[in-house]
Amino acid sequence: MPPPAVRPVARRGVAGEAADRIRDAILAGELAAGTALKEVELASVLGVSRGSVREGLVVLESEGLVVSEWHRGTWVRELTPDDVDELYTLRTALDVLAMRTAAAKGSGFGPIDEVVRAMEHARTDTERVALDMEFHDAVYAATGHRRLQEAWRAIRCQVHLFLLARVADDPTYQELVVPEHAGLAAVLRAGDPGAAGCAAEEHLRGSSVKLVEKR
Amino acid sequence: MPPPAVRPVARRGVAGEAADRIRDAILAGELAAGTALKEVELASVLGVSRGSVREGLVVLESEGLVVSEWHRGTWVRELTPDDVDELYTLRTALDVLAMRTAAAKGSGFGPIDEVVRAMEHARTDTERVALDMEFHDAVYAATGHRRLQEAWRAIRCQVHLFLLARVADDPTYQELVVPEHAGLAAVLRAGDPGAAGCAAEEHLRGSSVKLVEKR
DNA sequence: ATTTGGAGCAATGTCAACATTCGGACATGC
DNA sequence: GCATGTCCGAATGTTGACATTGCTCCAAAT
Repeated sequence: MPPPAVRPVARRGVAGEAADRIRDAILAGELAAGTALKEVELASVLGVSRGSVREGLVVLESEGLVVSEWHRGTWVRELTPDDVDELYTLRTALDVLAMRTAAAKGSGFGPIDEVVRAMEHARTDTERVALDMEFHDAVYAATGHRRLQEAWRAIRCQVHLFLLARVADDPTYQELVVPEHAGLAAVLRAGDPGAAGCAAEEHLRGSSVKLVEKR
Repeated sequence: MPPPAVRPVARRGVAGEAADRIRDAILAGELAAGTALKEVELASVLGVSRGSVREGLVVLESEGLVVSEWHRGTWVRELTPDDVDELYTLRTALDVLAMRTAAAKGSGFGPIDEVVRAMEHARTDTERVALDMEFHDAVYAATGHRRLQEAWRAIRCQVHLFLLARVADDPTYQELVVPEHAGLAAVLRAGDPGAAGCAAEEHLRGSSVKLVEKR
């Protein structure tokens, strides 16, 4: 059966909103890696109390976008080469499971195709990277596997950040985004879990070779 | 080089302590699934403020031990059969990566063997399950892969809870814990990542067949 | 010269009071 | 009888003030 026509409203508090604003600022490059995030300052800028900022920072920490130490503070995370290795190995394991599960399920591919179509019309690398992320979001959503989506959420923003930094003005990426992801979507529709898993591995091995090792 | 002789002290606040107490109570069965966790009540019992309890509950939610809805409250999570499926599929993906990575690394196996030795002397199922968890903790620790450990942390307590419920007084488990884990430790030392990954899959397939499907 | 101890400041950790939201009970209208 | 509207108690969401901790600078001792 199709999902219900009206979805439950998103009931969120000030803390979630604060997390969104800070996350956007980081992904937009306005808060560079290593920047200290002082609670009083953020509270003042965002116009909310320090308690809400604290709560929002906890969320961002769970997404790996910031790191914090007891009684010392919170900073925008800096990604070392080791971090990138960790991200790609873990992400591969998750993506393989996601592609296999989605292919086995065999439905809910509509949003995935929509993202691919939007990709074809993207003009900037920033847009392309954002849609790249949304493509994989859609794959994870198609699995219906909540804990898998949660595990992806925990590294998603870090992957996003890394892609933004590495992909900047790389013509190879611009050429390959659409065909690569269109290929993944096609394998999904074919409905062969094994093939879908292999496609995920190759997709990531490709990005790894072309992006990581060129640094 | 070996890890430094003196480790940095664990500097934690009241919130972390509160999370520990509540987690222990849930894993000890004192707080049944579905129980409402009222902030004022917990704050009173624990002797801390509501703010700290709130912060602790966020941690427990990130571990999947409790669920909370906006302006409604927080409850001890109830695990449905679908939840168990999710836990086992995701855990398999993580364990395979962990065993492969640890085998490839080829060091840091000391703590793993220690857990196996402790397992041989365990008297109750509760102890055995706790050591089962610690065994896998040790494997994840041996990988040195922080994000993989973090992903495991996010489902660890749920797996613990499930095992406690299903394993209770099951003679099969009691017989198999030690040989199964000793086998995993041996494969690790062999140093073949591929074999280690397969061993992880079989280890979990075994538990799945023997524990999940008997319900 | 190096190190040790303390004072001051800045930032985070904790708390208790106020504001908001929710769910249910009851009354009202059709 | 069913749906809608309103009130109330209870719980969570939010806030600002107070307590605690860590860093830095500087002086004094070895």
